[in-house]
Amino acid sequence: MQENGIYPRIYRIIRRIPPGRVATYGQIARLVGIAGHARQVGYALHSMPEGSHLPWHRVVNRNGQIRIPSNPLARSMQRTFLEAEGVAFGADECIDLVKYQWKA
DNA sequence: TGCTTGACATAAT
DNA sequence: CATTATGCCAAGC
Repeated sequence: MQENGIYPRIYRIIRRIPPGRVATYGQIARLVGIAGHARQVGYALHSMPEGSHLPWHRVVNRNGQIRIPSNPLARSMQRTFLEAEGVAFGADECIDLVKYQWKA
């Protein structure tokens, strides 16, 4: 079932992310089959449908940091969700990818 | 229809 | 080790 749109594909991969684990945009892009389009992954979440139960809060940048320029509210929410799942944050709000990065 | 921007990544300095 | 510069592709205007 190959969706012509890339967004649905990205959403599907993000749904595969287990709780208590985080994935980087680049990693997701690679799993989707669009290695190098890490930006589109973030773009997809920017255009994310509100009715979707998408664990977008498990998606962080390569630095294990939250990056949301247009949604400061979601930024706080993401940290809350991850902490609720057992993910520890550093002083700079950076997650220990060595321990929490999702391994497909 | 074409240019600009963008929830990133990687290499170079 | 931190910051800067460039590359990638799709969506928005």
